Amino acid sequence: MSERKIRNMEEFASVSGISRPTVSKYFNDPASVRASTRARIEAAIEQYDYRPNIYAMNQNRQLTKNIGVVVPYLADPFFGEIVRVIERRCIEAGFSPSLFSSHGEPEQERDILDTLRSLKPAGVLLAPLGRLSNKSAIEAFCRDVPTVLFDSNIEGMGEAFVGSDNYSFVSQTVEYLSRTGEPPCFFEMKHPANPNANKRRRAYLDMMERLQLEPHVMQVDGTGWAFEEIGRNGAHDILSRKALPTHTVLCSNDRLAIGFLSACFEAGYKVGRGTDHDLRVASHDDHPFSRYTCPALTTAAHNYASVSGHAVETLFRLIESGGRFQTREETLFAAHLIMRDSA
Amino acid sequence: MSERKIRNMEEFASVSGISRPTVSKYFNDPASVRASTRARIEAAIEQYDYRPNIYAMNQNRQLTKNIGVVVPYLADPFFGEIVRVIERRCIEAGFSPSLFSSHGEPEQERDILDTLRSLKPAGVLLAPLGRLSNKSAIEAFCRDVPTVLFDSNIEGMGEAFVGSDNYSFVSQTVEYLSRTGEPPCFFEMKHPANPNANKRRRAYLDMMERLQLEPHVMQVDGTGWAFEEIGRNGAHDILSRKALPTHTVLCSNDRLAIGFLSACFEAGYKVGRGTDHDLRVASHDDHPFSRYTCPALTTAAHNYASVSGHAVETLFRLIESGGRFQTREETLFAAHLIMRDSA
DNA sequence: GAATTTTCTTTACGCGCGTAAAAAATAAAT
DNA sequence: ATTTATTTTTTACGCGCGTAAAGAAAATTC
Repeated sequence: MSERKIRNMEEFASVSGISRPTVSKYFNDPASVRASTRARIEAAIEQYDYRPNIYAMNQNRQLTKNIGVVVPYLADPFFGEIVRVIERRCIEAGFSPSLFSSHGEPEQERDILDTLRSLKPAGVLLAPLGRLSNKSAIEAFCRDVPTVLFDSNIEGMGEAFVGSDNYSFVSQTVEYLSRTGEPPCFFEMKHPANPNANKRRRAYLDMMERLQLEPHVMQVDGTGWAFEEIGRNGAHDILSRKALPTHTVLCSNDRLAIGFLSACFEAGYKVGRGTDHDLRVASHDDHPFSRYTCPALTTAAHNYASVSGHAVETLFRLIESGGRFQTREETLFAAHLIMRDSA
Repeated sequence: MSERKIRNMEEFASVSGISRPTVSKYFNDPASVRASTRARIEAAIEQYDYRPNIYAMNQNRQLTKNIGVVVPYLADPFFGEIVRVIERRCIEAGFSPSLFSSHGEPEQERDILDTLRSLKPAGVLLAPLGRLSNKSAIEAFCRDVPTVLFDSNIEGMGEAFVGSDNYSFVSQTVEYLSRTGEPPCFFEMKHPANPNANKRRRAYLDMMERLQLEPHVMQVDGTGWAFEEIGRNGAHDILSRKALPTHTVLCSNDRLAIGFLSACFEAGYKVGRGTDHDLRVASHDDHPFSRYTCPALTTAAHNYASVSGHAVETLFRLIESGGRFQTREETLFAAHLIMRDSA
């Protein structure tokens, strides 16, 4: 396949028999050259395995083909899955995605935005930490770089937000639980990092009121992103104090529920919906691990594919529109109930 | 903090009162300029918020300050955790880590190596897919780029390997299980993607022979990285056929065990070490979720901190040594047993 | 086959920074 | 205060590619 080593575009142009400006044009958009020219260039690429120097390509260019993808916590498989879909679609569209995780730390998130700025990306898909995010840093960043928020909304920031409709999650789980048995109490962190948590609590209260049922919100201590641990500790505390107001528990998210179920098991509570069970537990997110809990978790699922797909498409439109939308777009996808054994 | 916008290093040099070559020297190594000069530059950075153009910095440089980090599957929180530690240490050492996930696909892995090559990284930390990896592509890559393998070893590739000692995992779990009850059978995938799996099976057979016990290896079908699903399906199959040769099961890794435990629960088998339990299950890895299984999983833990720490340090030494070691280094860290409730 | 449109070639400049060499300035040592 | 060692400045070139402009070549239209 190779003959001699090509050092730069000049050399490549000469061996491929095409002028350098045309070759340059090709690499910026293969469709911008005539089909016969494209074929000759691609044959030469195949033969000499040449790739333009990405640093030289980008240094004299205002807008690169890079796309930044930022998630709050990569050790959460939920984001692992989303990232996979996003990465693939970016590559298919001819962009180079760069992946970053804030690892739950606001300073990290800030540093990432700084790094991202110097990468001069064409656009950024940002899932912010939420409550702990440095709002002004994000706001300043969004002014400079075309940004689409996803997963967690921060009012007014970025040109668009794509996520799931928290009300849709909670209304379905509350409706289902109330219809099939005792209405649920709501289990959550006292100071949730993620703004979705607040929306879910409000949706719970709203739904209970609408159904003319008495709401019970249980808030457990704990900060950070070790939700399972927080859920487990909180559940142990509540169970040992026999402080559970109902025998049906709706957790704010699956990771809390995973901890909750673990505590139930350890404390000897049988979870499930038969008469021989002590309590029912349901949750939201359809976390990749939620079907392996014991019992398998009944939960409301994100429309993963739609959220990640639409986030990417929105960013592409944004880039094509020159980085600005007339009005900020907000797209929320509905959840769907996944019936398993826990409730 | 800001006054006027600095466009390039020339301007920055003039406003900071230092010549451009000295400023350039500073950015390549702050310690290489006199303390008083450094202070003046840093004051100016603070004041004008200037950052050199990374593309211009790197285009005319053989060796950048980039470090590539490649993991096989990012939706596995195990790698999420490792990545976090690695990223932080790279940044502390003044490098810019770029994160990539093969998402379980060999073509992805290959593409990542291509991308990485054009990033001209100072070094790469690569956790290969394993059996499915394109060996020749990795070999060619390692010839061009200083590379340290971690997690999965591929014989002879890269300048070093840092990982865990699979024998240490298995010897401890087998010893413990045999000492405290019925000796274990071994539960694994028939065609594991990861080479560690083969080492663990051999270690199991070896240990059983050494203890003069009869080994039983159960291999379940399934390909890909959905280990929990594979473990669950395999367990359901074995349990329904009552084909379990012993009442003590040692899973090759925690993700299989998570699926196994899920199946046990669903099939009504009580897992644990009391007399009122049906079987014991143990495993290897100390996956972040393994303490939230029901019951919590007894497992042999990686020395996460040592593996990721030593991998990074080895890469730094490799970079300082000019990208080559006289002989390929292999460092294996011992596991330690984590006693929980499942065995 | 001539006129028109599209595509390519030639020429040339600039991007922001690395880096080399020689001269100048500063600090440290005697 | 002088010598010596270290650091900085000045000057200058090059990296690999983007890109603009004008003319040449090729494809398309009539």
